[in-house]
Amino acid sequence: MTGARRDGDDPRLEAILTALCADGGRATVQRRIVVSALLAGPRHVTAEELAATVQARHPDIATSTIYRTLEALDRQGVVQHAHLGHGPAVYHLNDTDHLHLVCESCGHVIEVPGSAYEAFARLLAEDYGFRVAPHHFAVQGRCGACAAEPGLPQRGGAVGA
Amino acid sequence: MTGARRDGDDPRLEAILTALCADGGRATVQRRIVVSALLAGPRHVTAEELAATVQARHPDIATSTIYRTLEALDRQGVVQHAHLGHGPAVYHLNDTDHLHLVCESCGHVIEVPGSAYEAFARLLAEDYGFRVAPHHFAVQGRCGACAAEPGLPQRGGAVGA
DNA sequence: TGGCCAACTGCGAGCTGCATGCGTTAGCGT
DNA sequence: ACGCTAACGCATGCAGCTCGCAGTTGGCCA
Repeated sequence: MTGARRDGDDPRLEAILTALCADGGRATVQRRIVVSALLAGPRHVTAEELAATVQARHPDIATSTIYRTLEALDRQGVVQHAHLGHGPAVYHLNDTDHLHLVCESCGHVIEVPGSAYEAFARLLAEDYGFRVAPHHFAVQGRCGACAAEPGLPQRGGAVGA
Repeated sequence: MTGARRDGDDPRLEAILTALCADGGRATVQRRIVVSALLAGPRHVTAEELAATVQARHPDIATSTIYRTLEALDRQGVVQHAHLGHGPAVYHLNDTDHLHLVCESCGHVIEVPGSAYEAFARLLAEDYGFRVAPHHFAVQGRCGACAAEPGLPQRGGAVGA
């Protein structure tokens, strides 16, 4: 897997480290490792998953360092985190404008391009003066597969349709 | 103010207790007190706030009872809970179809009628087969007052895209 | 090239928010 | 009134972070 690759392969790594340094921050070896794992891993990871990935090869990196690095990355706008339902927060790179559809039933996360909610965001801005923050915009519901199952019925004032 | 009122004032109380009993549940004095506090209190409360309200007058009611009562109410569809951002979950009566706009800056929660996102929900259903669950539908962003402040700028894509 | 200083790290304790097991209490149908 | 059992109170436990502290280290400036 990534074992044979050097960390410096991904050009995004240097860009991110530069962004971290831009505000008086420092590019430490630990941060380099954490960011590399973030770039190499799946699209959405929890802090715990990232910690497990990092610590598998670098057991000397503390979990709190992972959290603090993610916090720093979040502050710089490099990554975003969202609280999808009940579990821990998930982090992902802030490279595309999209929102998350989270299936309550199977936990699957569908990414939807930002254009999908453009009209909705505009409506909220015009009628309520509310500016939607796309990061953090997680919509709960049921994906197509789970909605088809006869499991649990839809509750509450289901949105027309 | 509520001190002089009897708990039985609100007709909704009996309806909710009946709903609780409908499924083999029981209408205990504790549940009566918890539901009364829920009806008398503000629109959105955390479990902790509700526990504080209840225990102010009934210190012998355990916190776990509050949680279990809220869970039972949630199961019956009487209340809904949503995770608005980082804090604890908030509970509210399931009486109107609405979604929550949560201001990241000041924490204010704006309620928006369900009709506002009907078109958006339909789009998600048609294009992605995703059925939005209105409860849990919390949109993060900045309210009009906070958006006007020169605080933090809106962030966008940062990584090399 | 060396020194300085603050940012950062690791460790670990602690905190919040909630879940759960257990023995006891008390609704509620009969 | 009786008995079944849901619900209660208490205590404890767990996940997911957060924070304080002492030691380390990166990056800047002379």
